[in-house]
Parts: sequence; structure tokens; C-alpha cells
Amino acid sequence: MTQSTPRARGDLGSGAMSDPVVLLADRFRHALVAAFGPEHAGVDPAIRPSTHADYQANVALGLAKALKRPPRDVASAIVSALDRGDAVAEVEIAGPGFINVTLTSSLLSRELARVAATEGAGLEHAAEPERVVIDYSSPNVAKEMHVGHLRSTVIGDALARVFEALGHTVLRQNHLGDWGTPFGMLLEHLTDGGADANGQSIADLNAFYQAARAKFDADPVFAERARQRVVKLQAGDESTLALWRTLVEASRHHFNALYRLLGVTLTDADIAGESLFNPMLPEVIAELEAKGQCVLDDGAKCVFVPGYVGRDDKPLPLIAQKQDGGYGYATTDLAAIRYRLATLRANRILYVVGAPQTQHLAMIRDAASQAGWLVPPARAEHVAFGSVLGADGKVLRTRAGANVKLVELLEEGVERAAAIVREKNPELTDEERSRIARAVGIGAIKYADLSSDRVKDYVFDWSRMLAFDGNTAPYLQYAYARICSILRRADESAPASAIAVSTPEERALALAVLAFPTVVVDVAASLAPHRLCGYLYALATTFSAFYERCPVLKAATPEERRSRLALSAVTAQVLARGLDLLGIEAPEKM
RNA sequence: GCGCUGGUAGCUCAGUUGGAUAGAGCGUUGGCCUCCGAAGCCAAAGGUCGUGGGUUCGAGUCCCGCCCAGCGCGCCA
Repeated sequence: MTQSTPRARGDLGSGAMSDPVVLLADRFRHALVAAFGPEHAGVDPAIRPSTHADYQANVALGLAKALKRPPRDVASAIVSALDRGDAVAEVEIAGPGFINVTLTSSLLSRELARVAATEGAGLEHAAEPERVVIDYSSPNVAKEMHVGHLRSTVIGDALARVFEALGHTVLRQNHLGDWGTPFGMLLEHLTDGGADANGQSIADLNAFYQAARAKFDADPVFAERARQRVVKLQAGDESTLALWRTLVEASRHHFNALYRLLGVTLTDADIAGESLFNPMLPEVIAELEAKGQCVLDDGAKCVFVPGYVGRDDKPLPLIAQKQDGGYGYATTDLAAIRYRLATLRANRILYVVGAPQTQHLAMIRDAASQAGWLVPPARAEHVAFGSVLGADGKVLRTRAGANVKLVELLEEGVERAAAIVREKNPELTDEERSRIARAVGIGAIKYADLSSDRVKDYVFDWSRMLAFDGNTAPYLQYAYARICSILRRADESAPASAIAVSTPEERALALAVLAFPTVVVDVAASLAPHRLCGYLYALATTFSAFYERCPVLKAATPEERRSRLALSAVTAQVLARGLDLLGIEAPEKM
């Protein structure tokens, strides 16, 4: 829906205190004011990682034009005004006006100690916590979950974890498809004795759904009964509701089992399905009418928002009430956004919904603004994502053309992981192996989903996601397990204050570790979990380089050994915390 | 027709919101285990960033046109 407005790097406020970028940005902002006056207080110093130093400030180049001075002059004025304190070891002006900054080792040690001391690996709570509604997963009652639900569930859960880690109040909303016309045929089929739905597995209900559907399509008498049953359901007929509840109950068991297997934080308390909003629909329409937002068009009550036209070049409506008096999904979505703002008091609403619904959700957002429900600074954003594709480049399906069941997909992942773990590490007990296989198999699937830009489609490929090379969950888990192995053998533990950064590999690793909080804040602002993946992968490869060149247990001196042990430990802490934010487990052995 | 989203190495993908020489993994080629987990590491080769203009000190990144692909566009959700 709205594009998020990410804050400039280095201007992240709290939540990133241990990252030197924050400290540097602060020092540079003061220098800008000192050098050029208070009107430059809001300028972003543009602190970036550098290949020529620890960081570089790019602000002089942009400022040169406004000040009508040569960039290098501007740079040197900034450098003169810069308070280096005990943080900055070296500053140099390079090229057209880049300011290269090298930090002192003592600063790195101090900040690493701070990271190690915090439970969240350096994460701090936002200065102004928000109430964030996240609408995700949203499976349909009486249908088995399939790959189509994977991305919403995995991405939404990762975002929920990230926002909570930053101290925001997260209101998970599982918008179940638990109401509407399809329930007419389902309930009618149930009264026909089509299935014993009481507490039975959803697999039965899946077949049950298809049977009901077939009967509905083939038998006009049945179809009419189904329509009547919808009317009874809408009217609150008690025996009909009882049947409906059995379907919902059985489905919930299925969803919960799957969420447990997948390691997703959703619970029954997060269920806010279509049925919740059903009673609100008449009053929503009444309010829209009272506000003059609703007009009769072609027999339907419609809300028109500017900027949307249909194929015929005529304005495109949101249909609040159909010709026949029934309600469609637009009505439910309007009721839901109103509820989330007025009742849940959300500041921010995230719709983790597929990209094809972009226009629809934009219209819902605009209609909510138009109705006076959605008022800044509250905002609604569409966290759109692409499709999961098969090897043929088309939406992933079984060979028979059916939807791929999510349970089967996850179980296959675990089985494949178990086979790999068995081969690579035969010494594990059965119990260890099965626990690790679960972490690796599920982790691989989730990570594959999270690690590329969510708006793009991605190709589902077992061998790639389960590979131990490249940007995969197993590679990160391996890096973590390897560090744990070192720490187990060490027979001593060293505090982060023992870290003395000396070699280039140690320095690179220290800087990488310290960037963690900034990355997490950035993920929350940009709603882009793949940036956390990219960061963790870079962290793991940086550790590997350190591991190759810098002996830990066999370090030259006891001081160096303790320093490297502590640096390894804090790296492990960040890796595990980062994976946890993605909803992925990090076993200590694999 | 209109709109949205994509197009970066043979393949799969990054690219920090306009900065210095566009980076990874796979695959290919060549190295590294008497040494903390080789499930790893190092190196080489591989690019008109779909295309043509524009903006400026500087464009994969911003603007316009075009090409290709996917998706959406009135009572399904």
C-alpha cells in the first residue's frame, strides 16, 4: 500500500546504540552544525561501510553544491570540526570528498561488551513503541493449508518477531477464511452425512470439501439447499452454527499442528477470522452511508475512491454490499481495517498478502482514509510477496496439478535434512538427529522464503535450499554449530571486555557484529527480512575468514585466546538471535 | 487499453535508499586438512546492469520513451 519511508542510515535513533554508525552519525551531525550553522542540523551524514576504512562519510559531496564550495573544502571543514574523542583513530579525506574513518580498538571492545551484555545481542527498544497489527497466514477453514500459505505465514511471523524485539506491541491477526457462501455447501453436505467431521483430521475434510463442491456443481437441488443454509448461517440458526463450529474446530487443530511443526508463533488468541467481522458489516455500511461515502450503482452499494479505473475506463468501486444484499470480501476488509484502528488502536497495519492483491488493498486503505478511520500517523502497508514457483517457472503444483500440501512439503524437508545429517554426522543419537533434522529442514524452507526480495517470485529448489554453501539456513546453522564446538572445547569463558581487536579479520568481524542492531531496525522500517538474511550470511562468512586465519584455542598467548573466545561467543550470540528473529532454530551441534 | 511488479555473470540471487574498481553461491578451472567441525577456506575465469534518451561532479539506483515476462482491472476471495 503506502511505500514505507525508511529513515536514513545513521539516523536510526535508539534501538541501535551499540553500532558505531550511530555514534559516528551523531558526531558528524554536531560537526556539520559547528562548521556550517544550525540550519544543517537535519542533514544525514551518510555514514557507510567502506572498503577504504571502517566507514566513510559521504555527506560532503552532497553538501558542496548547497554551500557553493568545493567538496574537499567542505570535507576538511567537517573534519576540523569533528570531535574524535576516544572513538575515532584516523580520519582522512579521499577522492572527490569522501571522509574515511577508522575507529579505535578500544571503542570496538567497549561496544562489543555492550552487545554481549544485552539479552537481545545489542537490540534496544524503540523510543516510541507502536501498536503494530500484522495480518498474516490466513488459511481457509475446511481446507488443508498448501504452499500458497507458506510465504504469508513465514514472512509475517518473522516481521512479528522483529517488531517485538524492538519493543513494539505486535497484534497478530490471523484472518481465517471461516465464513461466507462456501459454508452453505459444506454444512449441507455435513447434514447429508458426507463425513464425520467431529474432531477428525483435516485430510478427511479436504476430501469432504471436494465432495461438497462436486455435489454443488452437479446437483441444482443441493445447490439451492446450500444457498438456504447460508441464509440460516447468516441468521444465526443455532443448529447450523453448531455444525459450523465443528468444521472450524477441526480446522484449528490442523492449523495449530502445522504452526508447531513450522515453528510459527500464532496461537488461537490471534485468530480474527471473517466470522469475527460478520456482525459488524451492517454498521460499517451504515456508517459509510451516513458519511456519504456509499453510493448505489448498478444495484450495489459502492464506495468510490479516486484514482482507480476499470477496463472500461469507468471508476472502479469497492462493493460494500452486493445487488442481492450479500457481502463480499471488500466489506469484510473494510470492517477489519476499521476494527484494527478503532478497537485495536493500531498505529501501523501490515498486510502480509500476495502481490496480486495490491490494487484491492490500496483501495481498502484509501477508502479507510476517506472514511476518516485511517488518520496519520497511523498507516496501512501492503507487505506484498511473489509466488513460489516450480522448476518449470510456473506456480508450484503437484504433477497432477493440485496444490502442494504444506504438511507434506515440510515433512519432506525434514526427511531430506535427516538423510543429510545422517551422512555428514553419523555419531549423533537418533534423538539428536531428529531434532537437528527438524531445525535444518524447516529452517531451510523458511530461509529460502525469507532470503530473497519478497516482492519477487522464487523457484522452490530442495538442493539449493539444503546446500551447506551459499546463502542458506544450513550454512548459517553450521557456522553457529562450529562456534559452539570451539566454545565447548575451550574449558574457560571470557567476557567480551577481554576482546582486543588487532588483526584485520578480527576487526572485520567486530564491525560486522556491531552492525546487527542497525540491520534489525532497518528491517522493521523497510519490511524487508531478506536484509537480515544477507547480513547474517555476511557475518557467517566474515567469521569463517576469521576462523581460518586466527586460531582461537591455539592462540599465541592466553590474552589472545581469551579475546578470540569472547569474540567468537558474541558472534554466536548474534547469529542465534538473528536466526531466531527469522523464526529459525540454531542447534549447537549438527 | 489502463495499472502494478519484475528484467544484474551460463544458472540462482544480492547491491545499505545517488558514491570510489557492480558483489555472492552454484557450475567451470586451480590451490588448502600431521592444525579449533573440509558441512569449510583461498584464487582465477565469467558483466554493453533489457533497451534508447535525460537529470548531475557522479546513475544498476532518480525521470521519460520503448521491448520482454508475470499479475491485476464491477458484485469469487
